Amino acid sequence: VTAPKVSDPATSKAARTRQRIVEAAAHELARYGYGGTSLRQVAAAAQLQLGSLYFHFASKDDLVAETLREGVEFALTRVTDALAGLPSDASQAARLRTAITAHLAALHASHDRAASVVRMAGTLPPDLRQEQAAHERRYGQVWLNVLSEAQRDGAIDQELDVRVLRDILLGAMNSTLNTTPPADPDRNDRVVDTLLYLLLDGRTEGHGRVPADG
Amino acid sequence: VTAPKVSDPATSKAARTRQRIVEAAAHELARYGYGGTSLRQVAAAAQLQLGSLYFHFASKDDLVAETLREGVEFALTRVTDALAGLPSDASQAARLRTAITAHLAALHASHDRAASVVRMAGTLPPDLRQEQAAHERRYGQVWLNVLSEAQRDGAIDQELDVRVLRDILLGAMNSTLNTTPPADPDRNDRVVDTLLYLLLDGRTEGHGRVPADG
Amino acid sequence: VTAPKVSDPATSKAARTRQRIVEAAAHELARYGYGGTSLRQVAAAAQLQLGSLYFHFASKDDLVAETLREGVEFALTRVTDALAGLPSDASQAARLRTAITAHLAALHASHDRAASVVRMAGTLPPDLRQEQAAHERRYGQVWLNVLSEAQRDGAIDQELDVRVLRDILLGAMNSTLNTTPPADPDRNDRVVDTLLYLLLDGRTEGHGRVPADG
Amino acid sequence: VTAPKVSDPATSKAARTRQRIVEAAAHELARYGYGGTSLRQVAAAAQLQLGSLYFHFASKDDLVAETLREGVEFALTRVTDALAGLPSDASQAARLRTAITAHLAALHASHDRAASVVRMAGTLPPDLRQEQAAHERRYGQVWLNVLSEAQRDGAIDQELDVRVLRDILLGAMNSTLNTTPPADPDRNDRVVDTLLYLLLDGRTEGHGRVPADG
DNA sequence: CATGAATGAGAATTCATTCAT
DNA sequence: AATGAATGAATTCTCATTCAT
Repeated sequence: VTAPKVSDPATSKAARTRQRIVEAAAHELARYGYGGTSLRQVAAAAQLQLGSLYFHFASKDDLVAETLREGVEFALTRVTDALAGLPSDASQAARLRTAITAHLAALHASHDRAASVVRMAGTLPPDLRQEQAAHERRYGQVWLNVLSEAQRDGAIDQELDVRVLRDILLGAMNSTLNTTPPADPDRNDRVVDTLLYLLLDGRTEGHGRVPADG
Repeated sequence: VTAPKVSDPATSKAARTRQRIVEAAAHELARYGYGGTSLRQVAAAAQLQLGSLYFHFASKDDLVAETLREGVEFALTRVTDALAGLPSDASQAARLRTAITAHLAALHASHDRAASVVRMAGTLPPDLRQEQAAHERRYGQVWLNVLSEAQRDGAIDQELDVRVLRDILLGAMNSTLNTTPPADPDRNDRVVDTLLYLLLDGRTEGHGRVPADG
Repeated sequence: VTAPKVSDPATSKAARTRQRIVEAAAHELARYGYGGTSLRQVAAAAQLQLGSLYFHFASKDDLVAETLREGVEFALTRVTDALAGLPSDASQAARLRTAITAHLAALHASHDRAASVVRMAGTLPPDLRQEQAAHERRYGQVWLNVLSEAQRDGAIDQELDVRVLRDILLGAMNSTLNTTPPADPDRNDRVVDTLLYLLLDGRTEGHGRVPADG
Repeated sequence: VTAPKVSDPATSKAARTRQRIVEAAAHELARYGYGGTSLRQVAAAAQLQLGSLYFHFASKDDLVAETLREGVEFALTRVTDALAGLPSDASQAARLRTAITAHLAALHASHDRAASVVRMAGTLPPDLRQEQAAHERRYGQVWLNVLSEAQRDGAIDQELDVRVLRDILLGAMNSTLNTTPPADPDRNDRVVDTLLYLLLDGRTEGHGRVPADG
């Protein structure tokens, strides 16, 4: 018996290979940056010959752009899905904790999807930097909404510039990629606690921690 | 035979050229990362021929290592000097504000010395990453001292993990390299205010702001 | 099971596709030479996927060889047919004019069949160069006959080396591919007139021009 | 004793290497066309490593452009020098013979300088084709002058379009690259005789042949 | 008949590095 | 101190070719 002929495009052979390539690219880009990542390494990590990459992506920049796109998409989906999963009467503290936790989880996911975005961001050539900036505006808007809502409801002090706060918060979270040792997964929990404590002025007991199950 | 020139080794021609090279390297490394920076670009920016670099540095990694070292040294000096310049009875809030301001100023200085450290950090090859980690430990220790002292004196909440706080703070500050538009120098002031507000729970009026002169 | 289609092998689907490929190859080869023509371009011009070429031709050189063959065949047919269409009592001047006109027409035909032969000739690899030489000998023989006959009948001066004359004439005609601007179709007529004038020493009024119809 | 330090730029090491590269390029380009010539072959023929070419030429197109330029320059110099070497009272027939002989000699010179121009012309990419066209206009102008003068003096029939004649003549001469076997150097002499016979209507005894010596 | 997916060799170009001068 | 000239390995990308489907 042979494999079924009719396959939906998302699971076609090409789509699966393409996905393997993007994952490999995310891995390399997160570690070595744009200039330090060679397509030969990417191809090897995707178990392909170098030339075969070009069947799936027209150029290095095309591949990097797609990796960026998927990385942002991944984090965006994780955060918005997590927020959507909250009960409608969840406190602002709970919403903040949820978003922060989701962002950190996306960043530290083993496949480097989101991490590559943060790590390579500084090393992109001009063309890609523009694309990257567009993605970040979109992602930043989501966080601006979260923080603005929290401020409106009084969870975050009225005096704070919410835009500056957003940038500081993202910067702080993203820096955990460099400071969290791989061997210490609990560290991210402490980061979450600390960030919430700072944001909420230590006012809330438990800082919006949500019961683990139900 | 020409008369031997007795000159301060720090201002000899070689030393000056060497300095020009490091500055050029910092500039390129901050923009393109380790892998994206070519020695030809560096040489051109230092107004030298490519081959001449090797009179001053044995290899690319040697040059990058020196650039890292000077970058950290620069920021370290700025922060410790700023703190040392405070009156001995300065408040912890004032000390925090001073350190944060000095760090941001070093980071955004026009010659990229410190910026290059942050920007290229993610793209270093293993050998250099170890060196870089050692520098960062040293720099991190200074900040740990500042924060611990502030916590001991009650300026920072006792509940907070001061190590985590240090990493978050540095991450937040360093991220301003990506978020502060070159055209908006005031932005950094707002960042300082926001960070202090968070750290001090908004408790202190003026957050330790020091009179501009005297 | 579908009913077997009985069809003229010359007009079968495969034959038509094959023809499209050769035409596309002639077009590309005439413009970019052997080394500069990629099979991907050829496939695209023939509205096929790259891999599909190999159903019709075993290799690039096979395709090029066939293109050469058809190109020479095309010009040969045009010239001999044109000569065969002349009345049996046509003058040698008329015969020369007819042959030259037919050669130029074949060369400047829009489908590049014959042009590709001339244009790519210089860029062929050794194997194909030999094949090409064989074709040219055959084509050159036809022209040698035409010129020899004209010389025998006194239209061309006895002193001339007819072999050298043939090569010169073909070289002059073929060079019109480079010198005739696409926007000036009349130019070829002037070339015909000039060549005849030279060949016939300007002796014949009208140089054998044949009335347009009958 | 070491080599003298002061050397005029035309004979510097770089200039000599550069010249070797251009000669190697002319050789390869004449045989394989633009697309068929690889820089590795060129480098090998110039006794250099591939990468070393880039010290002397910024790109393949730069090298090809220089090769074209030198090729045209070479032929131009040969023809104009030969004409300038004639006595001022030389006949138009002698002038024509001299120019034709010089052109053919340049074309068949062993170093392929001029031959490469003719051979690769058809295979150039658009950018270089424009440069090439400019060179050809310059070279064509010289020939137009020669032929116009001959026509003014009555050596060439008044009825002929001298522009068309020029193109035909150059085409005929250039085609000898393909038709003259390397083993038959006398063939070019017969080509000269034939061309002159055609141009001068066979009117002139000896066709302007110049006594071999004095 | 034709396509989709891959290969491996080779293209042009850039890189860090060397070394005689 | 600095340059000019070269090297060899690595880069991105294209090529002709293969073959299962």
